Amino acid sequence: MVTIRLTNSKTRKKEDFVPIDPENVRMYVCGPTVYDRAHLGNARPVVVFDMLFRLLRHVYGEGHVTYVRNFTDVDDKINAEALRRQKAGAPGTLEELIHERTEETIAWYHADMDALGALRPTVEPRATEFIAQMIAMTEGLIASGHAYAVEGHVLFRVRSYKDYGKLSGRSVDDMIAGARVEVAPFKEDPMDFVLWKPSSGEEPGWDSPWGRGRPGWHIECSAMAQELLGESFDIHGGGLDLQFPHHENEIAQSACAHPHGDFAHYWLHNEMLQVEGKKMSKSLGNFFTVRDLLDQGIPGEVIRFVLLMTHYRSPMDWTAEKAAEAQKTLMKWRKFVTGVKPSEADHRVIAALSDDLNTAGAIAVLHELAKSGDAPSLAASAHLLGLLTNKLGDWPTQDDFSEEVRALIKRLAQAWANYRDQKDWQRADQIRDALLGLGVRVTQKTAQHWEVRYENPDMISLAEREERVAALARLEALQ
RNA sequence: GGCGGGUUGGCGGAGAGGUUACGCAGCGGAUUGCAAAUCCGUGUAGACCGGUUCGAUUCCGGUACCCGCCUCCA
Repeated sequence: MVTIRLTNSKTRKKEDFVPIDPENVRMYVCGPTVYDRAHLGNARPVVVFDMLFRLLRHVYGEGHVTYVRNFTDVDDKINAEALRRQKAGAPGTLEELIHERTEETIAWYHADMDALGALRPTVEPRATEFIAQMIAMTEGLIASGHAYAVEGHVLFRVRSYKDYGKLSGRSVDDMIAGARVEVAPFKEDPMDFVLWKPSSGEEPGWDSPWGRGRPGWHIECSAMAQELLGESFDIHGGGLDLQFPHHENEIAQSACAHPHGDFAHYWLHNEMLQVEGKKMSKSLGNFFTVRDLLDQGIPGEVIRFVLLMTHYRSPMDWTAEKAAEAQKTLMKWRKFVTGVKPSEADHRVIAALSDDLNTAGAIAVLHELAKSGDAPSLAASAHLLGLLTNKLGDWPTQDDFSEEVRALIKRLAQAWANYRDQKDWQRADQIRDALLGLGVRVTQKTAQHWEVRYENPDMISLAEREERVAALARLEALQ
């Protein structure tokens, strides 16, 4: 069996991956807070850990991997949006509007991540479905002296856990020195963090021993991981920005609540994404969602490919140039594997992926397979990366055109062939270029036989396409 | 201020203590009415300084620059 090696943030070393139970390899990844569309930065961990999920399934068998990714559906931004809608006159109670908002955001998330070729995790728990477990865990922490209730809040006593800061490499004293936050007066220690907090009338809340309130963010993941994967499991993943404080707090809570478990054995963190060299932010104006890109006509597979071009532990930059390069490569490969029956994934691809998810290295092997003409292995290897699959079929094809437009294209292609036969290069080229603008390439195979190919050279949007079809019709009228 | 990551050829981007990464672009050629597509060939590197070594882009130390986290943004 292939040995997977992973860089464990806990030890800062690349280690052989040894599962607790090869029959059931268990992984938890922090999912989104469902208050709005996922942006491109959200997509990176999704694709990275989808890649790991696929590799684990390949090595241990499809039925032997449990992948949990949560939805955080308790959040101030969700409440704010629901409240805004209510004030704008939307019908229903605030709770119903909150539910509506999370439902719609989860549906968007699924649609967008499906478009990137990410497999759905085995379980996608919602925080609101595990409130009872969070309360129970919080009660346990109070009972064991690791937490305390004050003024409707429950706080975790950071000083009660000696290994606090180990994952992120910080000491509690350093953290206090650098703290820039105002400290709530009821905290015993500035570093203590919230396990439970009170809810006001218009906020969602659940009854608890400490009054009506809602859970803190960190306890959500601890409770759900424990409930669904057990006190000890194999892998915990997430973005590097979550390493502190979120993951640090998760470890502290879980270790104290379940002293016999050891929580996650391997911690994996993906580096952050940038856009054209800058951090993506609304103020810089370089902020966009996955849906924005899809709407621009960039196939989800292209986005996936770009995300896989860079190793997950390196910062990566999204640029239009990269997207164009990825698109070109995928178009070439797709043409090459059309109608080919996939064979086996190349061992070098598996070796690269097993070496701490070296997706860039795996892609290099894909290039070599394409160059050497091994289409069946290219197809199978690409499938392992979640590429060149039938599911990722959001590429333009002739089916995207209506019956009339297809007929129009056919007539123009015939006209092009005729002009060529007459050696009327000017008129032939005019038609050829107009068709090309629509992603349709006419090629001369022999003097008598010509063929039409549908491609997407510029990743044109639907609106643009309409305009170009109209231009074609005008061109035909001129013939 | 504290902690962490990065710096490879025009661009993207890996591995490896000594042998061609790979891709894109470029250049030359084949093909073509011209292009496109395709095919063949090809140049260009390792931020800086020092150390270890027969030999370092690869290991160690330092410097510079960039980035992230420390604020419930993945």
